[in-house]
Amino acid sequence: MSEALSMDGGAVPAVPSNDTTGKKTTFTIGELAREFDITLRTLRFYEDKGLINPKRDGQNRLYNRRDRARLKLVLMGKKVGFSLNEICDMLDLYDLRDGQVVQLRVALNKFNQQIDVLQEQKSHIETAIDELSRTVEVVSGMLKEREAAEK
Amino acid sequence: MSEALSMDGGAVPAVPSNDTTGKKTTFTIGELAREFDITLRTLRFYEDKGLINPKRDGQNRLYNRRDRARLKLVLMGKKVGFSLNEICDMLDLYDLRDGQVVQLRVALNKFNQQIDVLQEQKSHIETAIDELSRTVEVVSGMLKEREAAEK
DNA sequence: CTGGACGTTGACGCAAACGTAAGCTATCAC
DNA sequence: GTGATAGCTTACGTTTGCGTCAACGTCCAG
Repeated sequence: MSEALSMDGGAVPAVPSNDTTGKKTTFTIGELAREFDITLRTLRFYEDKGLINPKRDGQNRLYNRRDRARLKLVLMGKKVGFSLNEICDMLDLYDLRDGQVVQLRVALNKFNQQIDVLQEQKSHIETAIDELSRTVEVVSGMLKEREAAEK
Repeated sequence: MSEALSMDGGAVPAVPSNDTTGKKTTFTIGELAREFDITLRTLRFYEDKGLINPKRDGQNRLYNRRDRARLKLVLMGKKVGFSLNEICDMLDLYDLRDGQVVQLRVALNKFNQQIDVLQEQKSHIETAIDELSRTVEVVSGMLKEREAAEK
C-alpha cells in the first residue's frame, strides 16, 4: 500500500518507459484489466460502486492516470482485507483534500484498526491450525492401531 | 477437534454431574442452542443440510447424545475453517463405519489439506499486516510533517 | 462484406449461513 | 381465560464480489 500512496506521485525516479505504463496518460478498460489481471466486469463493477469514475470516449470508458492510481489503491485495499465499501469510504476521504491532517488521522485509525482485525484473524487461524494438528496426531495414532490390528 | 473425536466417548473420566450436560441423554433445541450459543435457526438449518437428524417428540425436535456430538463436530469443523458442505461429507464418511481405515485416511488427508489452506491464509494475512504496518509508518511520517508545517 | 476484437448496458445467478418475519400450536402457571 | 414460553413450518431477505449470459454497436483487416 505504501507505494500506492504516491497516488500518481510527482517526482518518481525516472521510470524507464519500457511498457505501456511508462508515459501513457489514458487507458482502455482492456488495458487496465490486463495490467492488473482483473476482468472487465470487475472494472465496471468498481465503477458501479463509485470506486472509479472514468471519462467516456463516446461510449467507451477512458481511464486516466488518476483512475489507474485509484484502482491500484482499491486492489491494495482488498489485498489487506478491506471491503469495497470501506475502500470506497477511504477513497472518498482521500478526495476531500481539505483538512489533510484530519483525513490522514482517520486513515491512520482505519489502518491500525484493520491491523488489529488481521491480527485477530491470524490468531484464530493459528489456534485452528493447532487444533487440526492435534487432531491429525490423534487420527494418525488411531490409524496405526487399526493397521496393526488389521489381520 | 481432538476432544470431539471421542464422538460420545465410552469411558469418560467421571464427569461430575453439575449441569444438564452430566447425565442427560436427550435435549431440546433450546437447550442445545443455549449450550453452544447458537440460534434455533442455526440448528434447524443444520438439520436441513443433513448435518444433524434429531428424532421427533410429536412435532418437537429431540436430540440425543449422538446428535449433540455431531453438532460439536460441526462447530469444531467450522472453527477450523471447513465449510458446512465439507463437514457434511466428513460426517457422512464417519457414518459409513465399515472400512474404518479408509475413512480415517480420507479424514487425515482432509485435515492435512486444510492445514495447508490455513497456513496459506496465515501467510497472506501476515503480508497484509506487514504492508499495512509499513503504510502506517508512512502515514505517520506524513502526519508529523503536516502537523509541524501547520502554523 | 464478413468475421474478429473490443466495447457497451442490463439483468439474473450464485455461494454461505443464517436472519427475520408471518402465522400457528402446545403447554404451563396463575 | 390469559399471557408467557417454547416450538413449529414456510419462505423471502441479506451480504459480498463478481460470473455469466443476452443482445447489440463499432471499427479494422482481408
